[in-house]
Amino acid sequence: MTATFDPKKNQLFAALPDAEWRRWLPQLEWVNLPLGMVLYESGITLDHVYFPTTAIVSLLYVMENGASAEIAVVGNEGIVGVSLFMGGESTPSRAVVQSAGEGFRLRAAAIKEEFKRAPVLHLLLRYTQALITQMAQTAVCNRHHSLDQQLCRWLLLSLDRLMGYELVMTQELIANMLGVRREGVTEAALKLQKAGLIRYSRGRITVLDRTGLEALSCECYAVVKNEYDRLLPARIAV
Amino acid sequence: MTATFDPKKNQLFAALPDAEWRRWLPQLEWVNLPLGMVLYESGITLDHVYFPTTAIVSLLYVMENGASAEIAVVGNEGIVGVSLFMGGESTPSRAVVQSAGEGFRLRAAAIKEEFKRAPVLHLLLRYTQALITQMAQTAVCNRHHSLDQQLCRWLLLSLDRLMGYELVMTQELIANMLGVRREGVTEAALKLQKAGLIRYSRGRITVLDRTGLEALSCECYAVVKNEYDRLLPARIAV
DNA sequence: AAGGATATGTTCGGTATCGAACCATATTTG
DNA sequence: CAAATATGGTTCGATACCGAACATATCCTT
Repeated sequence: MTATFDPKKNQLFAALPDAEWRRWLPQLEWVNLPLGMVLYESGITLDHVYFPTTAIVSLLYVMENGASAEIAVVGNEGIVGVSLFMGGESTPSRAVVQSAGEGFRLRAAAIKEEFKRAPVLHLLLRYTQALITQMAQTAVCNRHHSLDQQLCRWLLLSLDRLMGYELVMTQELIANMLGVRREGVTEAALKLQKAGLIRYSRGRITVLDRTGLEALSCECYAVVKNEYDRLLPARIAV
Repeated sequence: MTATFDPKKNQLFAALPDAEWRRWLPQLEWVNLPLGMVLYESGITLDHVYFPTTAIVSLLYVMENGASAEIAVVGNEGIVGVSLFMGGESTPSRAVVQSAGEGFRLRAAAIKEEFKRAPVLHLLLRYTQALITQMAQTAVCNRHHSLDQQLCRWLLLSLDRLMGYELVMTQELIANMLGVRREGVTEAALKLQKAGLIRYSRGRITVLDRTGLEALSCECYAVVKNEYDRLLPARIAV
């Protein structure tokens, strides 16, 4: 059980030099991140940044009419709440736990303090640039690619942020993330299942053939993955 | 003529404290930015950052099959090449001049040097966060809104980055930016013209009724504009 | 003035996704 | 155990956008 309390499961923590790390550790607060928990709300000033270890968090924009679209996904490779050190304190998006798990958090004042130190700054900005790429590619994918392709991309991005080959996630939830109808996800998922790439039932999806998914996915997945690998070389290869 | 050489037409320069500004000025190089000029290419290490004054630059992703989609637009409110100080040195996107004009540029080494100084850092990061919002909203818009709405948003965003109410831009070019067919832009533009909101002919678009455009646009325009205003309060109100 | 190039308008059939309604099964709750 | 709920599957017509082909109009060059 104590292993789950290891902050270094977050790859940014893992990449910190030892001296830096010792300064951070006492300020970290362990947090449980149950499905659906809202880490921050559109326009609200954040008071913590979150470092997921086993959870996945979706950054999504919720429209006036209630429809939503995911603009990025954050797992143990990253941070939820970059606007705190970017200087804006808030953003128009909402952060929701998409896959239950755990993580750590740091008070706003503490992260801002840390940010002023050059070595850490460098790391955090490189991560933020990777996040920017993910958002940009989400825009492209939404414009040009089929729902089938987008589902593959989404599954792969989620998989990269978890260990193992199973995700706990209903089709309804996926539809919210992708900003499409649930029925559309059902049809796309059926195709993948019939092709033997995944198996699923009532909120549990098992990926059987990762390579097959990558082949069916659009280029967007690879672009994002390559950029994360390039910008954050110390991260655990997936 | 000398007025066009005023770097302070770029709002980030304008927002600099005088002491900072005096250090920057001698390093700035004036550049002409003709339509179609490529400021940087996907994956290529940048050697300058650009500060448009009268030009508009599109950040777009070009897919393997050649199709493209704009992920953000940068005018005199911002910077082209944030990856230089974010630490990545390059990005998967391409920067192309969308509306001819002028600007200034700074060598990579110089911007990195400046970035280490705290006051400037703050400004640049706040701008970058605004840019992130624009990208995120582009993703949302691509997912949820009609071509008509997107055209309105695009016209308004471009207008905000120019003076006056005219843009020099063919429908073909707009189609490339939005990642749709030229015919689709023609139909949408016709509707706007028939509604008396714009008038155009062979690459010149005149906006007749800005408020009308805002009414027809989706919420995405307002979200982006509000966020720029919030994060960069010193910028010229439009 | 003629001819070519550029920009815009129109049409038609095809397709992916939508919106809505409904059903079937599995799981949870009382 | 029965009822309620959650999840996934199916169908149908509507629609927005695509791909392609072609027509028209304006500007530029010579």
